[in-house]
Amino acid sequence: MTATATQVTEDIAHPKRDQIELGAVLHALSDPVRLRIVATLIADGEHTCGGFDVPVTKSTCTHHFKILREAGVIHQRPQGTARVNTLRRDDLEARFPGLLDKILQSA
Amino acid sequence: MTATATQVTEDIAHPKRDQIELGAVLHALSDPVRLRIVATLIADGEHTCGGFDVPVTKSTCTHHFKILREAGVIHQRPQGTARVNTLRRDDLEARFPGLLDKILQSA
DNA sequence: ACCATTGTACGACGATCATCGTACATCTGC
DNA sequence: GCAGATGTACGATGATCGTCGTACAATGGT
Repeated sequence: MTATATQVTEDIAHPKRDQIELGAVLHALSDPVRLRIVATLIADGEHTCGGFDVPVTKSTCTHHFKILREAGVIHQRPQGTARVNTLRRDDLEARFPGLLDKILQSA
Repeated sequence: MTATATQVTEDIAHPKRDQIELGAVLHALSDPVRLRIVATLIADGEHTCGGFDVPVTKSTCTHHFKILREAGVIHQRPQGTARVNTLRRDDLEARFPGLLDKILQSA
């Protein structure tokens, strides 16, 4: 198909803090690929999607980033053709104090 | 079919402590029914399978208890036709210190 | 304007999940 | 021995999941 309209790339939808649900967070972090992504963000602060050492293809990565974003675990902002991922540490800490640290310690 | 052998009911297989995996625990607790079961065990100590107030049928309950047991979150011992469920608190604390408490605080 | 890079949408596939009803085994009280 | 209680195995269903390949859009460098 050909392009018909300019995509507004800075509007990546994220759930608000009070929309972040425990079940979705636990589900998001129960997958080894997503847990590795989150552990890398803890260590490095931020990464673009292509900057992770994960054993799956690009399209599967996109799938995993979508789940992490929709669960409210990560924040994504566009930077050229890339998307910069960061952990929503403050939001997660406010919602579930200490939980993320405990999960990462257990990993 | 008719009964052909006496079932050995005390041998309910549970994973050993070092076989308990973080991903399986997080997955087990990402479901609202299972989270409610675990929260009830925290509060009451132990319950038989039928002693939980959950919005699903008996066979679905059996399915959920199976997932919790196989993830190493609960221990089940037979008592007549019933099974008494308890949290494997010590095992989970040894494996993932503080994690269960944080999850339950967040629930 | 072209090219490379980045990431996504879409559709497909096989596996897993959560649900349920049914039939049955086991245990215990009577 | 029978009845009731408890819980499971089995099979079924529809939904979700994690995987991938392909085609494409958007961006920025040249």
